[in-house]
Order: sequence, then C-alpha cells, then structure tokens
Amino acid sequence: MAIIRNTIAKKTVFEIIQLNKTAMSQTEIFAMVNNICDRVTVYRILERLVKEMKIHKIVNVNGVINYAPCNSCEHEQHLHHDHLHFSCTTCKKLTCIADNHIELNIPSNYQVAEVFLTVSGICPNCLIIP
Amino acid sequence: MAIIRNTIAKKTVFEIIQLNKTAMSQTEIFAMVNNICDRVTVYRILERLVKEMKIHKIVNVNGVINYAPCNSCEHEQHLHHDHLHFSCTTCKKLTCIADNHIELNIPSNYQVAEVFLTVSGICPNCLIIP
DNA sequence: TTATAAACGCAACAATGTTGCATAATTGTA
DNA sequence: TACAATTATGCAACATTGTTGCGTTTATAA
Repeated sequence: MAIIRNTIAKKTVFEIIQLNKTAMSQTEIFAMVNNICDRVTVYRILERLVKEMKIHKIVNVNGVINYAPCNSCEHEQHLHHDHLHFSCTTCKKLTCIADNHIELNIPSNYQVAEVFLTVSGICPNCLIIP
Repeated sequence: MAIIRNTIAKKTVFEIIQLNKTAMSQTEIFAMVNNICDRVTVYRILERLVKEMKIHKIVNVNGVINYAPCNSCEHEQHLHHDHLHFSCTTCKKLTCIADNHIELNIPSNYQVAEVFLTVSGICPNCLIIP
C-alpha cells in the first residue's frame, strides 16, 4: 500500500482548486502557486488528487483539461450522472451546475463508465457586458 | 462573401471523415491522406469544414479533438441535443449514438449554445476480447 | 533519529495546434 | 480560353499542453 504524503505544494494546489468557483486548468493553477514548485510537480499533484478522488478531471470543449473539487459528488465510481459543466465561450471558464439528472439511451453492448455533460455558451458574467 | 473552393485535399479529407464509422482526430485523418497535402492544410481544411457545417468537432474525454460528419444533425445552430458520443477507453475511438434526447436544468441567466454529451466506457468491439 | 519510499526539480522530449508569408491553384468573368 | 482576383497551400517556426527519466530531497512510520 502506498503511503500518501501531504506536502506543502499538494496542500496549496488543493486549496486553490477548492477556493475557486470555476474549474481550473493546470496552467491557471500553476500561475497561482507562485513558484512554490515546478510545473511538472503540479501535473503530478493533480494526477494524485484525481486518484485520491479529491478532485475530478473535466475536459473543456476546446480540449483543455480542467480540475474541480469533488464537493457534491462523493459517490463511489466517480460518476457524474447528475452533474453538468458549463463552458463559457467568452471567458473560457468552466462552471459546475448541479441537479441535472439525465436519462441515457445507450445500447446494452456498451459498458458505460462515466458520463460527461458539458454545455457551451455564454455565462451570466459575460452576458452583462454588451 | 467568401468563395468556397473545392480542392482535392478538401474533398479527400471530407470523404475520409464520411466513410469512417467513428469520429477521427487530425492525426488519424492526416495519416490517411497519404501526403496529398501538408498537416497544416489538414488543420485548415477541418476548420473550414466545421465553419461550413459539413462536419462537427467533438472533444474526446482525453482532450483530443475529433471530427465527425454532420449526417443526422442538419438543424440550424448545430445543436447536438439528441446526439451522444461514446468514448472507448480501450481503443480510444469515439462513436456517435443517436436518439438521446435529454432535458437540461440550467439557470436562465446562462445562454446555451451547444450541448456535448459524452459517455466513456468500453465499446462492444473491445468487450469481446477478454 | 533514522530508514525508506514518496515527492520533487530539472532537462529533455512528445503531441497537438497556430501563425506568417511567399507561392500555387481554383473559379468567375471578359 | 485567358486572365485577374482571392482562396488555398507549403514550409518553417513557434506556442501550448502534457509526459518521462533520473538523481536528489523530504515526509512519515517505526
């Protein structure tokens, strides 16, 4: 069994993700850690936090991987069945929107693991500015 | 108004996408055009085909952008409301699965443009092999 | 306090996507 | 059919994102 260590860098990264309202990319997170560690370390910390199920990985509509805390989704298997991600095309921010249970209609010969539901558009913040 | 040209490279790329059963990445498409053109040209052709609404862009769960023909989704706005993408974690292939109308529950201050519904798991082909 | 395995930094690499610019090719029109 | 206009291409160079190997540092259990 691997021993999990709680390093300063790891704590800092996790705090940043938790405090932020929108999901963040590695680039954004690294910009906020203030050179407390190397950018490779950020990648490795994110990888570990995902494995420990403290954060989850969401792909933005442009292909950039984002990370968000696993607050409301503590169920095993890490399924996102009632979870929706809004991807703003203006500010590029990815926001979690809960309470979206959906019914799928997938042939039984497919083995489903995770459900990713992402909606693109313009978020309230960006709609204000004309 | 821009004049749309139908070049050999563009026709070839479009044919490849149409004939393939699964969505394809730029890398896969470029591998199939047999050096008929540069890889940058493939990127630009894909960009144009998306703008002309002949193909659409789907992000795989690993962040790689894939392209699929717009066969069954001819409605304006390019919305994918009744369209689902299955992303196989084994063979990495992205398959379109139709007939999946979903109801969303998004606050009215969000302006929705497109809906991306992607399910990861194991596809029938990969399930056969034990 | 120390041994040990986890975590890190650095350098180098790999994959994917973008941009600028000179050249080639397609298409409407004369 | 030839020409002009402008779209499309090739090439080189760059940017971003993510990965790997390896020697060194550090957190934690004992």
